[in-house]
Amino acid sequence: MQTSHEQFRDLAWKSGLAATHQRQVIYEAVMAAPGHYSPEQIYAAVRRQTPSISLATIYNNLRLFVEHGLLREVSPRTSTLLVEGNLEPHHHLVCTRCKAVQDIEGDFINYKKLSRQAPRGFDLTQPLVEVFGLCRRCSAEK
Amino acid sequence: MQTSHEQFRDLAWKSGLAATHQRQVIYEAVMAAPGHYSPEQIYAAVRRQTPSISLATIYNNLRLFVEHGLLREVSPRTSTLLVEGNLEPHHHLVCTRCKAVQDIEGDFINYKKLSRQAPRGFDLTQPLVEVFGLCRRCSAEK
DNA sequence: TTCTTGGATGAGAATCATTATAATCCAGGA
DNA sequence: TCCTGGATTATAATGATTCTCATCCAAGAA
Repeated sequence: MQTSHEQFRDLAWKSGLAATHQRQVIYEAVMAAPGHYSPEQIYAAVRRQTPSISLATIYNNLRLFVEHGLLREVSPRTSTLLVEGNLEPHHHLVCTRCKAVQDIEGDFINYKKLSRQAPRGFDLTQPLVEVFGLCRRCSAEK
Repeated sequence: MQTSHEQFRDLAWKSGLAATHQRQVIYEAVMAAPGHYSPEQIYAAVRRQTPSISLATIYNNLRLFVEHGLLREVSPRTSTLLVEGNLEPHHHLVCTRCKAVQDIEGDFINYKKLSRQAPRGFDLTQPLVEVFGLCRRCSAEK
């Protein structure tokens, strides 16, 4: 059985990333337990083992890990607030790379299955969804 | 037929909001054409008619309009980046009010219908979705 | 093993979006 | 028309994230 150090070195090598000590501990902090973590949370956890680490290093490497598919961004966020006047129920297609948002029509959600899976008390009246993918330009550039 | 001014005064009255000149022009700027608009874009458009308006007023009123259902927020955004190590395809349930994110299992997407609706060139390999609603706590507080 | 070098890191400044503050201002009821 | 509480303005403050640049180190070469 591989140690977690070896696992990371392996992944880093496959992604063409240098296996630095900082990257190791950041990666292990995220993988230690399932969950959604913010840069500040990871910073706090990692500093216990590596007090000299910089917050900028956390940000740099999280971005790198997400780009290389070692981690997933929980909720691809546009840089600014966006509002729309179209109140008709409709969905959005979001490019995970450039964050562009376009409307998408159509009924592709099985509401019965969805509400069966939702936790008790979660209000799904008018469930709107965002579908993630790569827009034409970004998928061409890749 | 109602003028757009009358339409807004009507909506404002129904929502219990004072119908100020600023609110009028902000609302009309968003409704002028279908699309997704940022506060800065709206600010730029509105300043042409009302040069003295403040950016803070744009932000205040967009938030107010969204809260009262006159406008919709395109993409409810968490305040900070969140990453996860779980790379298995799974979806997220997001509270539009407090922005809390939880995992949701299950296969409630009709991928065939979805890809039929997506524009040409949009890469939907591994389509992940976020479903919006109100978490138990927020739907109780409402 | 040591050497070399380009990429990685650390500290803090800078930037960007958004919110808070406090002094006017005005919509709408009396 | 007059009052009053909420709305607006200008600007400062905040919080998240990125940038800058001097220093450091991982990893291939010798």
